[in-house]
Amino acid sequence: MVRKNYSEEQEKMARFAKAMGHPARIAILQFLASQECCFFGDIHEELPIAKATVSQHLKELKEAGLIQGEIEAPKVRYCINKENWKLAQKMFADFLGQPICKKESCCE
Amino acid sequence: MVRKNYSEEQEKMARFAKAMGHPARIAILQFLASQECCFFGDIHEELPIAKATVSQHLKELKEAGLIQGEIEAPKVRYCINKENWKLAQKMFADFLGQPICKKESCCE
DNA sequence: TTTGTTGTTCGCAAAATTACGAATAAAATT
DNA sequence: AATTTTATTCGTAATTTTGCGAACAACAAA
Repeated sequence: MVRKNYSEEQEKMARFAKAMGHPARIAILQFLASQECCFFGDIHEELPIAKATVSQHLKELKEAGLIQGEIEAPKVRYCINKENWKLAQKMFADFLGQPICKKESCCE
Repeated sequence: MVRKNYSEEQEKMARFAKAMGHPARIAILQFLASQECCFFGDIHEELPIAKATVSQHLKELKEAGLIQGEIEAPKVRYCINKENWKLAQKMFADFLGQPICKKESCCE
């Protein structure tokens, strides 16, 4: 068994994907992408979960780099992190768009 | 707090993303996408983890619909599930490609 | 300064994930 | 029939995730 580590690329893909791996976080991203202004409360209103849980999901998305938040006391404004969003867009497009084996002998 | 459920679309996105949310599974998908033939042993060789763990990851990818396996005794051939792969491609492209708020007042 | 609003953090519990070696299953080979 | 090859399943442990209410922090408003 070849003890090969995962590449940075693979780790990064997985990081993005994991952050998107919960319906609440997909909903948050979708909402943020569609909103001009995006306070915590607005996001909480959209979701069927407690605010503590919303806060947790936001933290994960922030740590994955997909969103950013800034305090606008006493509120907090959340937004898509556009730079990383674009990066994710490219990475997923490249990953899922790579040519798949077309041989008849394989997997029909 | 509006007790709104997540949409089928959101659940499906999250399901795909979650399946891709581990570097081992990213590596598996990458390997499968690049190979004509893809037996369990070949995949195991590529990864720094025990076969039981590989088997588990393959099971998750299969259950998420991203891959398929068929027995070719005593081996098992694994392949990308092309139909769902395409679906994922479209869903991620649509999701990450959706227009993001461009207002100056928002998130600069 | 007291009160109210807004979110985060804490503490906890339940469930899911990740990982491994051992045991097992299934079929080909000897 | 016994053995070998190949991969899954079992049993277990450690860690992470998900979720909640309560407590807390930070600042605005009265």
